[in-house]
Amino acid sequence: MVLRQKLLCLLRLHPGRHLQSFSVCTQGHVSCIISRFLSGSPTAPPRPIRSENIPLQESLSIMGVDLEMARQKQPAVLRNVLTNEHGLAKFLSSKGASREVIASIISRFPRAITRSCDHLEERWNLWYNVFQDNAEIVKILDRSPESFFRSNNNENLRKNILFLTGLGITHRDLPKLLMKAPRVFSNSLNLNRAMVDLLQNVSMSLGGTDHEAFARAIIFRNVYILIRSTKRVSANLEFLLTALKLTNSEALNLLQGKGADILDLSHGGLKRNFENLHEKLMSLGCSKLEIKSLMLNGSQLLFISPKTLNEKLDCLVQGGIDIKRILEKPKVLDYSTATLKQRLDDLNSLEYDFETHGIAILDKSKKRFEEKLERLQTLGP
DNA sequence: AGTACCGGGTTCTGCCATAAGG
DNA sequence: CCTTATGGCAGAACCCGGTACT
Repeated sequence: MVLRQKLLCLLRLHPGRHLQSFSVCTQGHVSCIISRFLSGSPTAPPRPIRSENIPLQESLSIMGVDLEMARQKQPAVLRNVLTNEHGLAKFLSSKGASREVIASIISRFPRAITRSCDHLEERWNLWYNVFQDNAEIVKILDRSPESFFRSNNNENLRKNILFLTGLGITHRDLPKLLMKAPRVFSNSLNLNRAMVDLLQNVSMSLGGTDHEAFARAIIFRNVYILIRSTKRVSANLEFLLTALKLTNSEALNLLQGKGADILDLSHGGLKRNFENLHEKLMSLGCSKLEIKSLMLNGSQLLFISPKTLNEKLDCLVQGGIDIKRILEKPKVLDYSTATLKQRLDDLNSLEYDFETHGIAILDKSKKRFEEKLERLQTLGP
């Protein structure tokens, strides 16, 4: 392989250096040397070759990159002739990323090695302006390399940040948004704008007064909204409005409040959960009105899968709880079936009267529940 | 002292399809 | 044709405790 020969030739020109030393050398010399060599060489191929770049592979291998994984994810990157893996490694290392983290980042998102040092510097600074904390950024990159590296459009990133702050998302809230949903940074400005437009239009059609504040409230309560498709969000909105027959003000309140994250559910999932909940409650003798009020107050219920939800309801009903008590205190459905079952057993053994006292006792932290249980045991029911 | 109300924390990436660009 | 950039999707609860009120 021609490239291999070139590399070996280079190594001969630098007799003090051998491959082993590169694994600890994060100076980017190898690719810089190769790049310089290739660009200055009259024999450099005019266009990228089709086969994999062997020296690149060796160099990645030495850095601890999982080549098999990289090949599977982005095979084209391994055919690249001009790459910046050492520049990248040096850069990330200077920001506090360990060798393992760097290798893992490249393994999972190989295209990272095609970003230039200038690009990296600029992009990092844009992120840094938001977080003011290199370690935090490293953590996000380790969690989701793709979020940082998928786009090389720094201008778009700059515009996104301006757009979000212009929306009234404060400098205090922006880090939270981007820490949790870093992909928002890499969305095109138009995509983010489209979602905000959608939300503002919803506010408008529901007769809201401050459309910008409405959009902001939803984004703040549901930081993932901007990485959803407008298709999904509008389908869910439409479904909720018609399925629950919400009035305008009910809808505005629900969406800006507890219901903001319902919009996240996959459309099929929302329908499935809703329909199951509806059917189950009807079979337990609830009226449509009761069901609606339940969903407005305890909208988290729509996140629970049919299987889990039915188990919980069955568990409560079999434990002697009247469905009306559950409607009064839907928050008990937040707790796992196992916890509910345990608590019901504990309370039933003390002959606790749920009809008189309600079921609020089930909705307590472990510590508070145990304290309460102890009191009941000493005082008697 | 005990309870009700309420909001917060956790973490949501990694893969695929397609458009865009060269 | 190739690679890269971008959009979009699936998956699916549980628990804690501050604070105001009684």
